[in-house]
Amino acid sequence: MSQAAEPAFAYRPLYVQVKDSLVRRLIDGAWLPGQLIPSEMELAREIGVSQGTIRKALDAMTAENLLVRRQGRGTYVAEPEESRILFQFFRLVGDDGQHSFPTSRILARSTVPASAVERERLQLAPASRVVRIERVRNLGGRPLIVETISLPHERFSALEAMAEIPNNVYRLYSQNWGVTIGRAVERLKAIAATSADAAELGCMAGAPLLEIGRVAYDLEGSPVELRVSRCLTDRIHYASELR
Amino acid sequence: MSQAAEPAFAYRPLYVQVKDSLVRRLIDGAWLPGQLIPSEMELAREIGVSQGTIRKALDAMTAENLLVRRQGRGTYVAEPEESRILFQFFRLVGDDGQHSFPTSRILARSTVPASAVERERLQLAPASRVVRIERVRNLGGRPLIVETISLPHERFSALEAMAEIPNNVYRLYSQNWGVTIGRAVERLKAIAATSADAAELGCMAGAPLLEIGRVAYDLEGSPVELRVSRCLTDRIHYASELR
DNA sequence: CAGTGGTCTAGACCACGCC
DNA sequence: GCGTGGTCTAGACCACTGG
Repeated sequence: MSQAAEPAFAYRPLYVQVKDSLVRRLIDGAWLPGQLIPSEMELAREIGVSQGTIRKALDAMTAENLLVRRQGRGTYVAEPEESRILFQFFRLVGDDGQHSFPTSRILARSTVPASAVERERLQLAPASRVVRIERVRNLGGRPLIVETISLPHERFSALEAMAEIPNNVYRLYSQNWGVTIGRAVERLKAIAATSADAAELGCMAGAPLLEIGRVAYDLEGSPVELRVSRCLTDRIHYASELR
Repeated sequence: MSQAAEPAFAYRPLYVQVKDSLVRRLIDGAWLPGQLIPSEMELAREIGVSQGTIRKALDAMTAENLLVRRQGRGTYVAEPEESRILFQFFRLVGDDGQHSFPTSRILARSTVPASAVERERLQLAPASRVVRIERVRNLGGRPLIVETISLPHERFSALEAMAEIPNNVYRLYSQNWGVTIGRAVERLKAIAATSADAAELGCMAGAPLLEIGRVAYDLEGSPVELRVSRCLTDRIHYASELR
């Protein structure tokens, strides 16, 4: 690992360089989800830096939920597992504090030219196509969410031939295409239910719904998925913590 | 600083003990917002631990936005300053990406018995009273938010006699009562505008509004303020990042 | 018991801000 | 040039896990 003097504008701490090289192993699939990675001492020897520098890189990756460290056992690559996704990417919580994973029923699946919004938020070229999945999600036995997921057709064309779309799509992305979602950005608005929304959710047309527009990014920072969820928030809410 | 062996259930790393003792200085007002605190070496000598341990404590506090570190200059106590609050506690952003601080117009101020919701979320005793402030907030020149702030009367009774309520109330809490907001939790729902909301915001009654219920906590973890904001989200949205 | 990550220390050097 | 925080190293010991 180069430690030579470099121009100030290109200066990156050694531990950041180490971290990037380790993230690269995740991107390239050299380290797979659930796998035990080498110990700090082994990595230090292999890369040629001190154990402390390796530690700082691993700590940073752990803070980004890419790794899981277990004292006495070792460091593991994080998995897109149900309970972790629930905690990390699903912010809808019952007003009574109940926090549970929704079930899904697929309404439709289609491959269509990307809309202007899809092109903009997924950074797609003008003539691109997307795979769209529409589903209704139940929480506590009641349909509370109607959701449209848009994926670049180019990257996910195999979706068209797939018999069944599982509930946990992030695990699907990971298992079928080696795509790990590292980060997502959400935009929340209050909107009025359309009559289609109302029919699925069993509410009045025009009822206020919470609309969550999410763009999910892979480890390289490229947008992977656009998801628009419309939620009935009579008995649930979106929880956000500010620090 | 005790380093003696203690029962496993009470084990706290040294740097956490150091951090807690430094946070105590903030709570007690020994270190005031904006102040330059002693250097790492000085603190290390004073407390009797190594510089590395001090660093880990200071880094943790910096990560919680309690301190600001500036290379070459020193470490400062964070201030409830406009631009920082904007970034940390205000998540409403224009759909065009514009991010600006709202102005406020006070509608009413009253001291009343706490409602059930106020008692629950502010952890108040049954017969407690609260000071309520109602205001309308403008963003980009248009009234977009109606807001009710509830504060425990016991702690903030001086508010009743105050001639003017400033726009940045967190700075007010800091300057007048030495209360620093360290953390806040928000619950978002979509609701229908009441006719009172509609009159203030210039929308139709029944229009969908984003309701943000926030509880803000001080450095000791006690709830300080309950704030309910109802927002028109035609041209703005609430931004949330998931990592 | 051996091996892992977690904490703590001590000292060196680097990048930055200010005089 | 000096003092600050930021990085890097090396080594010691502690706490946890599993055989």
